[in-house]
Amino acid sequence: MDTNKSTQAFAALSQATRLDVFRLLVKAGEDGLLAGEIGEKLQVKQNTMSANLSVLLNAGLVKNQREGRTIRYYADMDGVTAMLSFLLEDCCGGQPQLCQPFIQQITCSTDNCDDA
Amino acid sequence: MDTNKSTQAFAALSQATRLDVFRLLVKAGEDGLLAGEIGEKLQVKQNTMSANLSVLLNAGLVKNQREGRTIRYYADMDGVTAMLSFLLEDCCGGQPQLCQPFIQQITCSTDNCDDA
DNA sequence: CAAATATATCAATTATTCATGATATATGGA
DNA sequence: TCCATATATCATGAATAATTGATATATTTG
Repeated sequence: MDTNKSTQAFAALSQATRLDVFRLLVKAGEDGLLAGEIGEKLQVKQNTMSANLSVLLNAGLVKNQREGRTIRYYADMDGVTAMLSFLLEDCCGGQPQLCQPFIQQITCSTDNCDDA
Repeated sequence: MDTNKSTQAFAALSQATRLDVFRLLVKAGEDGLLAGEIGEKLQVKQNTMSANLSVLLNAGLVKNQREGRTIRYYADMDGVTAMLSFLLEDCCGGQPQLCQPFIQQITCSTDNCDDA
């Protein structure tokens, strides 16, 4: 991961529709969502959604897989990891306790997760 | 945190200079850096840097504090936490094991951090 | 192969963002 | 108060990105 790739990922999340898409895919988890389903849920025109999905794809934040006539999209957690590792590089280095509360909160934002 | 505030934060990190600034401030930790120091390190013109720092400030990703004639900037980890909590909301909900490797890697990107 | 469905690409317009020269504001010191 | 230093704001031109109608491609079905 370098600066260019990282800014590309942040740029992909810097637009409301794309952020909404990504969050939907995070919630969808392994099941993912069909391109059409996403467009329908978010009420976005077909070609606009296609362009936005393409931006997320190029940024490495989502993956996709063709299923017959449809295409299923998934959040790509490896991409997110790479982006955030770069962003927070050496955060722990100097003063680990500074990052601790941050890590605690981020690791699980819902209550139904016991093992994180 | 809502979609607007969150996209604003991602947009702030979607430009090379600002991403560099934020990463510097993450590394600087509690010591922070003076506005002038940042501009010098990154070889960016004074007014350009000022505008960029302002974007990061408005996005809630950095804090600052006047020290006489100079102004010291710090990474605001609470802002990052809010942004990422929103992004990854309900990630753990469905399939915790999906997020586990992600969390592991992100919690510490250097080796000299034993307690995270 | 023709029609239907799902998604992607193209072209053009509009809107946003960036960097910068010039200038303004704030603070400290003589 | 006057000057120097540090940072912020303003105005503008150049580059980028977003949306959309029209159209193209890919897949399935008849």
